Amino acid sequence: MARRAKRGRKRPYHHGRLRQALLDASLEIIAELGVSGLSLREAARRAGVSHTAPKRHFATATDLYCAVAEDAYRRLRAHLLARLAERPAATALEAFGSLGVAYVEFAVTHPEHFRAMFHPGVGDRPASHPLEEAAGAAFAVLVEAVERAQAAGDVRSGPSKDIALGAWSLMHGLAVLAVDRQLVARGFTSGEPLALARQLTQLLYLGLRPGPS
Amino acid sequence: MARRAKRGRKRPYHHGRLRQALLDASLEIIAELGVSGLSLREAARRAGVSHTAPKRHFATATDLYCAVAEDAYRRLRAHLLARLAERPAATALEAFGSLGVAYVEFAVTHPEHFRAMFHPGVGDRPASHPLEEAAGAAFAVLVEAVERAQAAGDVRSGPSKDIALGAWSLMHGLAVLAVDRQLVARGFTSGEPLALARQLTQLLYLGLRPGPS
DNA sequence: CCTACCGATCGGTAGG
DNA sequence: CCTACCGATCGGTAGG
Repeated sequence: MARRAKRGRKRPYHHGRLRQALLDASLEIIAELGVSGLSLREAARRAGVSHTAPKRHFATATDLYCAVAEDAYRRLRAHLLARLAERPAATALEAFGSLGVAYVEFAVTHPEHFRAMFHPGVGDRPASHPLEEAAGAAFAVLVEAVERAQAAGDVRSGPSKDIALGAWSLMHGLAVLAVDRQLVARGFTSGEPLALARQLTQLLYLGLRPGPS
Repeated sequence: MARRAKRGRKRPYHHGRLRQALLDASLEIIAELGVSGLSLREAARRAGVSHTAPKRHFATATDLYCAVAEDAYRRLRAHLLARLAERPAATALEAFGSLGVAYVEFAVTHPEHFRAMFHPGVGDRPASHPLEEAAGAAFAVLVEAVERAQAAGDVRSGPSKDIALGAWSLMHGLAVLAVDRQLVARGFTSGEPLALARQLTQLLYLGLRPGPS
């Protein structure tokens, strides 16, 4: 305010643009240093603003990475829906299976988003928190796919949420192990998580199919 | 050295005892603050020594939590073997399934150990690292159980490591989701991870059983 | 949204 | 294994 003459200079992050710039910077940080390297100051630094500037958008560092995680859940949901829409002619069972592969695909192609979503402490917000709502919306995509597969007679009956949890656990486990490099450490040098995901889809098909057992 | 008169006072962590005291302190820290709260100084503080004392045992904070993780892998392996030995009369298939439940059981009863093992960056050591050897030994327990189940005709043939990975992914996914409170966040308030683990064992049994498909 | 400040914590070194 | 130090980083506040 003191020197209004400076008013004409370029201000890269006017208005609401800083928020997005901070989210972008956060992903960059997570990719380079991991979630533990994320701080308000570092994000501000990369966004080219002073370290107090983020305060108006994110009161604490936790708020920042919750926002990153929330955005990640929205992207995950969009990715899953896009994969479903890609092959609309597929059977309900194939659609269900493709969701699992798409989940792993998202994790390995966007490890920063994936790490943000499942960093310890992030999944501990009240249910009303936007982050939890975004997470719930993503999970709902899976539950609905299970119900369609059940309606088509491809998957055994029973609580759709419980069955969805089985599929989620399987693909989440694989995704986590892949992103944390546990797969290569255990000698899965073929290391193609997507191929493994497709393989595990068969386990789901057999394990969840209807009929006597 | 200056005041030898002090030599008679109690020195709680002589010789090799400091190392164990630091490991104990680390678990305490992880339980309270998470892995991100782990530092050489905080561990030293809780062990009652100066902040330079840990240096002789652990050069860096990474070395410290790698040691915690290595110890955790040994405990996990011992836990799995103990559960196997508990019911030696069980079929090879039941033994295999009980491993999955035991894995989740370990995770939820020792979340600090579990978090240490799978903290991002921990699973990134060279194969020669003791941590990786301990991790490999734990995974081997599962692979061997798969092979026994295959030999008994309870599980379909094929690379035992790939099949073990399926079981691992499934139970690891459930364990991670439980420990990170994702289960309760998704409305699994029944929230009994062990019951869910037993349920998912059925998915494994069906998905991995031999025969035409 | 910025420039000073502050107190706290961390890893690291010197020297004993 | 300890007591001083150090430089760096972080979150936070004052004041504009």
